[in-house]
Amino acid sequence: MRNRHGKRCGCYRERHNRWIEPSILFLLYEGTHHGYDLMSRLPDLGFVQDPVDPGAVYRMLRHLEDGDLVKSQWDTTGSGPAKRLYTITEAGKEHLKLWTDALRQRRDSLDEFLKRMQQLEEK
Amino acid sequence: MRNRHGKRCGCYRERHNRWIEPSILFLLYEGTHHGYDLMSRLPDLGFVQDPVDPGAVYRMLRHLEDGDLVKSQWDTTGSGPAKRLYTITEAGKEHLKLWTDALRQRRDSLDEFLKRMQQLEEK
DNA sequence: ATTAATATATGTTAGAAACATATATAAGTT
DNA sequence: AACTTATATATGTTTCTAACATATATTAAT
Repeated sequence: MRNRHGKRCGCYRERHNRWIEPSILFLLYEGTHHGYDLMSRLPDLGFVQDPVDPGAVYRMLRHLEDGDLVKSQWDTTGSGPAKRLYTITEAGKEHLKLWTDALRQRRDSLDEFLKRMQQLEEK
Repeated sequence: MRNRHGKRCGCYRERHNRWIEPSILFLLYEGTHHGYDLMSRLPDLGFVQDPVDPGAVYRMLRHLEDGDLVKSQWDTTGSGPAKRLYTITEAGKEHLKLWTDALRQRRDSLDEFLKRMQQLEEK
């Protein structure tokens, strides 16, 4: 949707706030993955628009590694080009826990908002 | 939290995506308000950090008016400086409905994520 | 007279998402 | 052998949103 000045509104285009960070941490909590692999798994997590922007994934992985929340090592075995295998660290697991708490709050306030909206509609 | 390069992470600092738009539309759906009044009611909606940034509120009101989702008129009656009274339009109501659907989806995917997280923790 | 509360508004910076493109290896196809 | 597609990682640029800062005017309270 655009307003009358032609400016994009974006309004009801659904988008989670910083979804990619908890999503990647979650997938790495489940097991070791490399970036390209994460890209294919992210849409399955419900959080994301398809197709996934590779730039977002690789940059987030770098960011997480800078913060010692994940670590990586090159994997030259197997077929295809070399992959960088990522593993979550202890700090990363704690961080995911913080994220989870935040997302729980987020869900609760959404719930509250939706309830109030429904009450209003019923009048 | 900052990473080792001193860059702000922001990571688990909870924040809703574009919360202010549906929140304001919701409050105006309930009844007519002016900006300063909305500012005081927003924290109550759970969506927001306190205190509210006036800039965000007044700019969003302008934006909504540009898109004909709300309309305003000056109110010089009553005490204090003149207020601009905002009313939601029919288009605004429809728009709020779209937002509500989006927020419902948002809540559902959060629910799904939290469930999967819990399952993983129980192992 | 001075300060605080009410009310609206704009400027500027920083952060995040979206969009675009670059590069390299390997596997499959004709 | 040449060409195309899939795998894999990476960076550059633009747009959008949030955060932070400041300006201005009116009225109420001390």
